[in-house]
Amino acid sequence: MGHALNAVLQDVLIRWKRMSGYKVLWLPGTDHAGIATQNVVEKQLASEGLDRYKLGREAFIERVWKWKAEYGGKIIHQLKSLGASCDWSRERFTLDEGLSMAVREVFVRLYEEGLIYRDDRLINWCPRCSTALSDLEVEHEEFEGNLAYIKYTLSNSSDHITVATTRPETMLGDTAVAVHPDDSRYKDLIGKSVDLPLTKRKISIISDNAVDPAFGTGAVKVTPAHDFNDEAIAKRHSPPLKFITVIGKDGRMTEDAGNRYAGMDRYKCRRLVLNDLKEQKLLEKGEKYKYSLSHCYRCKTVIEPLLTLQWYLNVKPLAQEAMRVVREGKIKIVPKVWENTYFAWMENIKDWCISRQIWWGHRIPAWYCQDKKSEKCRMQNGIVVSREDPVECPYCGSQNLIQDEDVLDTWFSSALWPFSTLGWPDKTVDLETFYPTTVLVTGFDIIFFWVARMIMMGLKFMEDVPFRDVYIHALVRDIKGQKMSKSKGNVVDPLTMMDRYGTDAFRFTLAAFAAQGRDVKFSEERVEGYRHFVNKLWNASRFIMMNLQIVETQRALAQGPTVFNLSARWILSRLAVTADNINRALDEYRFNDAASDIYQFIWHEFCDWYIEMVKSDIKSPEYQMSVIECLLYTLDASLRLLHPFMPFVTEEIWQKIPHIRREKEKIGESIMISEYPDSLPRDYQAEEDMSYIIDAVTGIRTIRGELNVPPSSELYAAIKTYSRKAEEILKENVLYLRKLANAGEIKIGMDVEKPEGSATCVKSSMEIYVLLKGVLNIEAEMDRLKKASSEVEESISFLNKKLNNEDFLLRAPKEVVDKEKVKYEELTMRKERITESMKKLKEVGGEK
RNA sequence: GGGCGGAUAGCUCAGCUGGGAGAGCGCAGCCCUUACAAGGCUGAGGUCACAGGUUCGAUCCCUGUUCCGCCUACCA
Repeated sequence: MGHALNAVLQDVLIRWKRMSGYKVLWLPGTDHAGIATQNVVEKQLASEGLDRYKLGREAFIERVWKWKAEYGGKIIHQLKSLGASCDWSRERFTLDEGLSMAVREVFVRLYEEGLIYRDDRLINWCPRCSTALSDLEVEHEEFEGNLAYIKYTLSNSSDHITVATTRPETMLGDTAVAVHPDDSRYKDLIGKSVDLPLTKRKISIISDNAVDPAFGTGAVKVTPAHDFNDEAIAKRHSPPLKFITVIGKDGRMTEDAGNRYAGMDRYKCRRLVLNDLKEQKLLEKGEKYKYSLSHCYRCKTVIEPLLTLQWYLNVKPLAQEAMRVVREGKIKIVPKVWENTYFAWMENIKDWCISRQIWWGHRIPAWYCQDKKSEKCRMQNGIVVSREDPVECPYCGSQNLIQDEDVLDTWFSSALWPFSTLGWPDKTVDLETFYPTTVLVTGFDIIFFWVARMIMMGLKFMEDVPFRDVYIHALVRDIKGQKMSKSKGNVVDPLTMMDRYGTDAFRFTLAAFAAQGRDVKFSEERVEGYRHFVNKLWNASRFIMMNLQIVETQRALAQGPTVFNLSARWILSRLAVTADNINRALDEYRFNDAASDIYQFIWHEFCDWYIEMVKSDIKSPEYQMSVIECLLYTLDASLRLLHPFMPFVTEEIWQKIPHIRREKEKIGESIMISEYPDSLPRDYQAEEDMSYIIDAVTGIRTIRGELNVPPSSELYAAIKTYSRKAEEILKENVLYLRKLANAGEIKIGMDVEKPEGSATCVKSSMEIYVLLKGVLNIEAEMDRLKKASSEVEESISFLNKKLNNEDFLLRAPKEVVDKEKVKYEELTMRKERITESMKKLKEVGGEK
């Protein structure tokens, strides 16, 4: 669903810009998802009783390619099903030849500059995936565990010092006990030693400022090879503490853990160690304790910090530049709140571990000379990093070279995407044309993984930003607001939704939900609702097509500019407003606003008002031509406005209707490349005039609705207008009133008197009477008027309070005060009219 | 531990730079009116989480509180 939302938003932008006359490129592709993909294939192998080592590197990779050919197309298929209008001829994959070349070039250059280096230090290790992970690839989760208090006996003494730990099994690798230097309880013990329980190894008691005297016992066991804190303590201690690795890469205890424990799973060992300590009466106590555990982001296995030799990228210098471009506005992050997140991470960025001990990925272009025959070679540590596979060692000529077994973090190649896909390192026309790109649309979960790294690499190698805007969309959650995940079983499959409700409805739902800065709680009901919208559009089109008499239409089209009547001028003006709003909304990535604008216009203005009005025009010879032209034009423009959201149904309808060219608009063979409506002329007069008609119609309808007069019974109405203008407009358009309000005769004029036995509705520009000969329910009508009256009264008293407040009159802006005064006068007048009506009604009632 | 976001109609959510709050669905009433009952018309529903403050005026700005959600972090 996340991908679907992502794709839909991009496609909306792409289609909109393409129709707006831009040369657009949306380059599709996928990364090789190293760890995840390798995991899937390894699982397959396991079910066949095989593993990758039995298969061997080459055969395994072949196997993954086969899997990729079969399943990798799925994402692309989904994208296509969604209607993503990518340039499919340019589809790329991070392991493509060209992209792999870019990866190599980047690696070698960074190595030559000294930014890439190799180091032996503690790293997050996933025992299940059997690889190192970067800090980002580790998820932290709160966990209710146990804090064990263990007595460490002082050497040559019966006294002991107690340490607390959540990981008792690591005590086998302890090489010190640390206390705070100022802790009076332990001051005298610093420099003394203890006999490490179970192993009897002597380790010393040291001091370190990082120890919190208030926590636990104030004494900490130090296991440099299995804890990041302890590693730091060990390294800053003089002389540095020893590192003893007691847990291996497979999550089992090593030889160094001692015979009793070697080969044992780390958790099994934990239980045994606790048991052994208990037997020796060295376990003081255990208490419940909440702490956070690190998990592998791919398989959720608990991470083991391990001492290994890995490749690192020093990103600090790159991060400096990457922060600068955002600070200077060269890259705009939308919504802006994410900038803080971006900066916070960048400022504290740590070196990036880029090597992975898996096979599926870009193999690290480093070779190790086995002979180191020359001094120069020894100086280089026998490491050869090269763009081309070397046949011999460039330093000593030895042919005994072995390539590094590891591959690069997938994100390393993804970071190059904006330029590697356009042909870099060659200087291509594509790079010239499309780099820097315009916008990156993505979820916030990969700001660090991907966005930040693309910015760093883009700046480093292209010397320019990779994109100007970064639009961060929300996460799609389930109806309860939970993250969708396979394990929770709350995943909704986009293809199912498309199948069930249609792709257009599905797309529209995602866009309509995509309010900035808020998660999308996906609701199937909403999709269903938008399917109704598709249906509405379809039916409206059907109505228009039904009324198209080909010959006459052709005549209409040939006629050129037509004189439109009020309703036509009104809808065209509303269209202009809508187009304007949509363009502005899309420009600011307010997808939900754009979606609701077009929805509102098509359904409630075009269908509910205009098409209904047209029904009385369409038969009149006088207006027929211009009505058809206006209908067609508005439909055409509506389809174009809607097209980025609902590409399929709009194209389908668009292909079937005749098109009317207006001004300099371009009409192509597909709606995709027709012109997006923008900067259409507004007609303020039409909008104002139309408001009289709307007032009159809604006034009559309200009475009808509230007094439960069935639509089957025709009404007789009279309207007393307050202005000559209103009278004129209503009289000219009386046919509309009759049609829309289902009224028979309607008397209109400034001198109209309220007919006896009629219900009243008071508007600001007119008074509407509906004659209910003999059937008027006096009580019901009285209730209506009372309600209207009290509503108006309430407003008046509110305004009264405001206008009597001297502070308000004095300090509020003059426009506001004037506005309130006008409002007040208007309301007072209405109040009078309503009171008048009530009085008359009482008289009638009395007579009865 | 630090940071961020949310709390608005029965439900899901809009609400731009402060001037008496809106949509969709649901609900109620009247309707199969010749594009559409997957529809039309009308209506009922909100002390905008709580407490203070700024202001002539606060859903909106500031402070605090409560309840959710997320990100981040080397307290055993």
